[in-house]
Amino acid sequence: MLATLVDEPFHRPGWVYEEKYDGYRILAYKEGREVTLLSRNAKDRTETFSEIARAIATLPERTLLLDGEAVAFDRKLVSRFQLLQQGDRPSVYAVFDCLYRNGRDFRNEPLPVRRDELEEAIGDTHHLIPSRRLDADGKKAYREARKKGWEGIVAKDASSPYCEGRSTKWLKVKVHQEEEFVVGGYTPPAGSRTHFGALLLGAYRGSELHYVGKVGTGFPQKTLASLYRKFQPLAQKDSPFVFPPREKGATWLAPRLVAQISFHEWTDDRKLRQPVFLGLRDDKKPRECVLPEGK
DNA sequence: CCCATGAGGGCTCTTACACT
DNA sequence: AGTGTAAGAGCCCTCATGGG
Repeated sequence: MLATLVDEPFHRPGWVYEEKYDGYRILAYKEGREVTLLSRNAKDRTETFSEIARAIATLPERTLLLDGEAVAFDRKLVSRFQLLQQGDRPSVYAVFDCLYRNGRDFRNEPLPVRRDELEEAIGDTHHLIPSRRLDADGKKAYREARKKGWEGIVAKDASSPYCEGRSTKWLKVKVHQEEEFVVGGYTPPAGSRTHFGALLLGAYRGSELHYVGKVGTGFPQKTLASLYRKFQPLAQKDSPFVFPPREKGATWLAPRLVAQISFHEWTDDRKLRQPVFLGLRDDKKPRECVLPEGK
């Protein structure tokens, strides 16, 4: 059962909200002592997540079919895909559904029944946790996810059975998006800030570079310095943007550098909301940074 | 080592003010 | 009257720092 992506957080009576984890979607089958972990495209991941497989093998259930996400947490208990790939942290199975247990099929039961089954089944071990339930108000749940830095939330119609494939009974809302943008200039630093204040970002529509907002956070001290060095040979007199923003003291740059930016959403007037600088990318050409459809 | 705090920065909304 | 500009408050995010 796969969730459908929606843009906006919402609240609906009769729905519940859970943390959305950044990891591998995994179905776990248990028959006696035999455990098999399968990915979404049905690849066998039992070896990849052997700690999880062993934890499930020790459960007393004769048969079990669980659905969840294999994850690795950072020190702040935020699940991160990169940590899972590095493999130097313990993997944890965040379980959010139970389809079979001891020979009984629960797929047509509503979510609360399946939830009870899974909580009884997985008990209390390091490698198996029930997925985190959030505030009963969907919008508060979303705010919590955003504050904690989680990937997003999954909203579920509690009355729905477990349906194979993409469903609108499960909806996911992501906390942030990531995109690459062209650096077209920078603003002067204020106070104790060194080198520059914010980067002026743009994206192409056809041959026109359109301004999409500024990013002024996400720079450690040495990144400020190294970016500033890269900027100097690109400085030019005229704005590269078709509609330059009014910025006092801005330095314009030839549109050669591409920055990877995390942001929450597009604003109504086509700017980035809460943009954060993640790094420069040299594997993407400025011309490949195009405005999304409708923006 | 973890956590709270302050500084710098972004966008939004509101308010005050200037200009046409 | 209507439009546009500027400044400040509010909320959120990141990084650096200092104390426990």
